[in-house]
Formats: sequence, C-alpha cells, structure tokens
Amino acid sequence: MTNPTENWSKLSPRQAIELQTQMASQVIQQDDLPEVRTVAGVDVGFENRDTARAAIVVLRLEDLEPLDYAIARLPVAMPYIPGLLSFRECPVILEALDKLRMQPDLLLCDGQGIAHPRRLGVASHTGILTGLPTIGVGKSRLTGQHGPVPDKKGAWVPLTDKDEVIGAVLRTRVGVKPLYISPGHRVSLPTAIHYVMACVTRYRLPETTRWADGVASARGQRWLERLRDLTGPA
DNA sequence: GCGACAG
DNA sequence: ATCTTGTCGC
Repeated sequence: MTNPTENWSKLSPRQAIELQTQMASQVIQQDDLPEVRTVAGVDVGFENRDTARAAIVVLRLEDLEPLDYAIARLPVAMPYIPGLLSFRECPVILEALDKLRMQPDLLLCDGQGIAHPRRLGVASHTGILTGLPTIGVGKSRLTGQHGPVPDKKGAWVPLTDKDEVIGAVLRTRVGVKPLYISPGHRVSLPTAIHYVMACVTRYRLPETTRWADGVASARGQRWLERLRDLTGPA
C-alpha cells in the first residue's frame, strides 16, 4: 500500500519515460555513503514469461564472504523495453531487499546507473527508491561511446555522452569483454570503480554479481546450498 | 527514415 | 533475460 512501484504496470512507455526524467533529478552523483563494510549484489532472473525472481547476496567487503541473502518472486508487470528496464525489475528487487535481515552499505546492480539516456538506469532507480548507495554494473552498453580499453586488469576508459562522462568501461580481467560501470546513487564514478574492483577476484564479474547471478538463475540450487551453509537458512 | 537498444 | 554441449584456447 506504500509500495511506489505498485501502479507501474499501468504506465505507458511515454509516462514511464516522463517519470524517469523527473526522478533523475534526485540522483546524487557525489559520494555520500557510510564506511563500507558490506556490499551486496542483486540480479533478476525469469522463471518463465511472467515470473521474475530477484536474488540479493550480502558480502563482507573485507573477505567477500557471504553474510546474508534473500530471494523474492513476483509476477512480471512490464515487458522488456530498452531504457525502461527498471520498471520491470525494481518491484521484485525491492521485495527481496525487504526480506534481508541485514541492509548492505552498498548495492551493486546488474545494468546501468546513470549511463542511461535519461540518467536513470536500474541502479540509479533502485538507489532513489531505497536511499541506498548503488552502482551500475553492466555487461554490455546501453548508451554512450568510448575508445579501446587497454587489455590490463583494472584499466578503464571513460564512457561519454556528448561532453558528459557517464561511466567507465572497465577491464576486470585480461582477455575478456570489459564491464560498463556507472554511478547509481550517492556514489561518484571513481568510488564506483574502486568498489567494483574491490569485489573482483579472478573472474570477469565481481563476486557480488556472481553470487546473485548464480542464485537468481535457473541453476541456482547449487549456489543456495553453499549460501545456507555460510549464512544459515532464511 | 534508418539503426541502436541494459536485462 | 532465455533456449543449450561441447569445445577452442590461455
């Protein structure tokens, strides 16, 4: 009854776009976050055409060990339209966040933050809705342009739109496609890059995303067993 | 009008 | 996102 997303399914694409433009003005692109002790990753998977499943896993930043997790399922209310992803995924993401026993200091989302046509990708939108500091971690580009990224771990080049820097294209591992990092909410670009790299070990994706991906995906049972083991049930 | 287009 | 096994390469 107080869920800000409950009427989204009635929005036309044009109304959704208008709402994005409006909400984008609330995004804070500067650092405004507490001392980060825990980082969470969130991902949304689809069990079928009309059921979304969100998985969130909270890790201790220090050693990247899982501390808590939550899973939520919800009927899909909107189709996938490039640029309007958050209207499809935010409802179930909020549901999963509610179930967590421990709120994270920072949240890494699949997809873009401000690297979006109206500067309100799913990470920024989630940040505005929850107040949490967020970072967008995209596996591919939505908008913006960039030059070649040096093939060295940690190397990055700016992602720009006109004269504005909207993110970074970051090489998290040699020999693989780079990631598209952008501030979601209450985090600057340098800080976003910093924390993403702090969560990267030997894989392309940060551990936060790897855990969330594993659990949200169809073959998530395997990951769940490990989680229950490390964090306890629920 | 013609492409591009997160998950 | 999802449908899906093996396979090429560092």
